[in-house]
Amino acid sequence: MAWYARHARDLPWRHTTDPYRIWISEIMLQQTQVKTVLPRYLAWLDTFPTIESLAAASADDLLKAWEGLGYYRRARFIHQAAATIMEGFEGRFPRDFDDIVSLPGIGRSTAGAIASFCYGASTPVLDGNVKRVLKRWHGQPDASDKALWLLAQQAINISGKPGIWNQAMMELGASACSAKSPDCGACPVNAFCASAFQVEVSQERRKAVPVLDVHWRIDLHICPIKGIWLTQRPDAGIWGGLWTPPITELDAPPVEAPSHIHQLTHRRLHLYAYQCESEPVGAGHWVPSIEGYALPTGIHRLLEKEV
DNA sequence: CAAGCGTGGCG
DNA sequence: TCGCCAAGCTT
Repeated sequence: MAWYARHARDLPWRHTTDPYRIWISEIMLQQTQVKTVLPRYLAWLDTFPTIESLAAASADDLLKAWEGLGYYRRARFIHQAAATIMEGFEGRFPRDFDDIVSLPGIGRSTAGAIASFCYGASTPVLDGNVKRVLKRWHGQPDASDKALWLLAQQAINISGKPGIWNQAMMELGASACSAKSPDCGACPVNAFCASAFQVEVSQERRKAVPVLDVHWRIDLHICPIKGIWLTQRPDAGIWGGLWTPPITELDAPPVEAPSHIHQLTHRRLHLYAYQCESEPVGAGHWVPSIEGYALPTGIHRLLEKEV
């Protein structure tokens, strides 16, 4: 914790204990790098300064503010949680861990962060950083999540300052105890660490995600008068809730080359743009401009090429 | 418990 | 160019 006091990065969400602001930062930071979140965080708070403003907005408004951040279900969970807070908690973010963790999109680790940062509760955080630090520190590269939660809880219990401890562990994992190039010489706990200065500090070897190729036809109905025809993706699945031109999954890759290839964690999307002359059919509507609609990055890139 | 879910950066 | 990785959660 003394090391953290000297080495903590100056991040906007470290200047507040307002649970709303901590909540938004924690959701944005799920599986997302600090660098990516930084330019988006204050902009979000500018657009939605309060929980009440979230509840008053539409899910589409939130998705637009989330555009480009990925894992779009997070934005819809925030919207649902805001409604729950307004209806079930009189508009005030809950203090009790069990209430916090019951909110959509908030799991045990995120709830632990909020409860400890905002209320000083003795609740551990167990994100990717903390897991890596604990595994190396205790020399247990194959420790189960259950074991790691126990270690994290024990440390919190004796830390005396749960919020600071959690922040310090995350900061350690993000700096000296980074995944790729740990710097044991710069680590404040190397004297106690089972892995310190080992020839090869344990590297987490996570299971490679198989990337499947999929082929999507993208029907571009573009009219100088009416604009472009957009449809909303179903809530479940890739780009859930976002707006796109009509998409049809192709059984086999067409002969021609894709207009654009967009890479996701588990899929490689081959996008084939078709300029359509016919009237669009099915659900959707003409919009004069895509401005104001939340479109996935892959569609933005495709449109930049094709329009 | 494993699968599904985005995007950008980096080596 | 490509694989890996980053403040996880829900089902």
